[in-house]
Amino acid sequence: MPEGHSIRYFADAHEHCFQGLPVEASSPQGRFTEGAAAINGRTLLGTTTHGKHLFLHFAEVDEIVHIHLGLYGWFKAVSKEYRKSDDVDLSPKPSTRLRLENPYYISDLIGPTKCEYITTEQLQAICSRLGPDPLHEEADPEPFYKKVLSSKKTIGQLLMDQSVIAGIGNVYRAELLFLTQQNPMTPGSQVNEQTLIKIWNAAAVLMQDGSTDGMIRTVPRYNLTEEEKQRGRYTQYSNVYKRHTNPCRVCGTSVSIADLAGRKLYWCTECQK
DNA sequence: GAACCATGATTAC
DNA sequence: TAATCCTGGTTCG
Repeated sequence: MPEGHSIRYFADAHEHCFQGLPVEASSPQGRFTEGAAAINGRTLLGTTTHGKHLFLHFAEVDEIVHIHLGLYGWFKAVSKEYRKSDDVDLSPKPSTRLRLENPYYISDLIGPTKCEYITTEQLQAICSRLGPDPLHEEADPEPFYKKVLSSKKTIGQLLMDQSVIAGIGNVYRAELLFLTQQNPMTPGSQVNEQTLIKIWNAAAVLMQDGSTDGMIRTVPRYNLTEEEKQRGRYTQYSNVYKRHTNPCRVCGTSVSIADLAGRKLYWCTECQK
């Protein structure tokens, strides 16, 4: 269930856990055996990300591990030190595509759409197909503005198009459009440029926060209901995503839901005219 | 235990 | 637009 923020979060976690030490790599599931063998015993130099794509770079080899989590891919990481006392079974699940391990940590990759060993040329090819990533501090949003303003597709569709802007998924789409009071059904060419700038800037801030927390947070605390304020701080809240039929947090109108190009779209018809 | 669903994306028709 | 891939949690009977 990952959007761009999760990818950056996992990238950071892998640098924290594995950078600088040789890693033991295996593919318990048997579907990434060759790639795992190629990096086994190598040292993680670092990670890079673009949108929802994660790249692991290892010493002494030119090839790169490319991971895309898809709809339900995920990493499960554990600290062996932390687990030592509680007799936890650390053996991998049969569905583990890639296990990385050193004396201190284990990371298991489960259910990714892609986990492959690629050349730098292939990496370039992947990135060149993607739009700018709001999580890259040096990113130039201009291509994003241009593509939206020259398209007759709806802004709701365009935000999900990775070649237009990279890293946005169904949750951030809904939340960004709500926070900028933008109607999802407006054609790109008719969106106000100031609104586009707001969308980009909000994406940069929210996804940065999300990559730190490991979860999407888009609702200011004062907009939570009293009941929600009582819940733990690690509960996820949204303004409109999956809140259809609930009252809008701002105006009280019932949040709408619709199907847009095969994905569920949530929005407030009053706040997003 | 089956059926369904999900923060994704590609491929084929 | 539909079928397909990947997994696991929840819901249904």
